[in-house]
Amino acid sequence: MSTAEPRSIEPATVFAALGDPTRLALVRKLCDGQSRSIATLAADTELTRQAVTKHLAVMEDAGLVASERVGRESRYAFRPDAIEEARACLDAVSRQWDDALMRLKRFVED
Amino acid sequence: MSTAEPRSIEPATVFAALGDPTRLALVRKLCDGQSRSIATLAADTELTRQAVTKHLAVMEDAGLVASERVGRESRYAFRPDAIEEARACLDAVSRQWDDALMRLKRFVED
DNA sequence: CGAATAGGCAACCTTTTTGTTGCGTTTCGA
DNA sequence: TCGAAACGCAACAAAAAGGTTGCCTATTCG
Repeated sequence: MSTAEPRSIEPATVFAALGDPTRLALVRKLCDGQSRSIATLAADTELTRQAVTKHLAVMEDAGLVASERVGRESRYAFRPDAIEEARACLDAVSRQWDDALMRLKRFVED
Repeated sequence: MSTAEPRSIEPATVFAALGDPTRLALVRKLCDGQSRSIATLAADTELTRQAVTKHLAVMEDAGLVASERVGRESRYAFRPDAIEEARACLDAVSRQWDDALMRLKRFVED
């Protein structure tokens, strides 16, 4: 178990979860598909295990990762849905921007 | 003018700037290509002008927008580079994830 | 000119975030 | 069986974020 499940993936929540160097590093590590224990993840940082635990909780709330208790350790695994949600959001922004440029270009060429 | 210029666009900084509902809404509005004054942008929110000013400063630091003083007003315009940087970052994560799935599939089919 | 509009600056305040330490519980393994 | 490893929980503490208010300056326009 853990904190709360990501009811509906809010883009802003996902971005906020990604907006911290430590957490972004964790995502980059975990997206190789291998699940890891908290102690293992904490070993790569300067922080304490508890600090990493909190970061992982934030990430899980955002839907970026999922945790599973196996034996005496909690293993965290990457979850692609939240990232896809964020990508879709950025794509929409880029698309709107490109459309604006297109209209401008057409207007100028007229 | 404003605060600092975004010399190197750090992905985590961009994500952090996008990780607030108010700021994400501002990005979604401004990416239509039209620059707007602070008062205009603040009119669409529940917040005071000063609060919006602070949000815009965070966004400018992250490279999401650029400001220009024209007459008595400060006009803010969308800047696509930061978004592209963020997109590239998410693409890298997705790619790594897809590669992992690919390897797993090949391993299982073997 | 003089009022109204748009902002900048700074002081404050409250809430979150980020991180630590201490301690108790469960699990693994020699 | 017992010590070490891995966690969870809770209590703090410091710092950052998010917002407000007050006041002063610059511009615009009747």
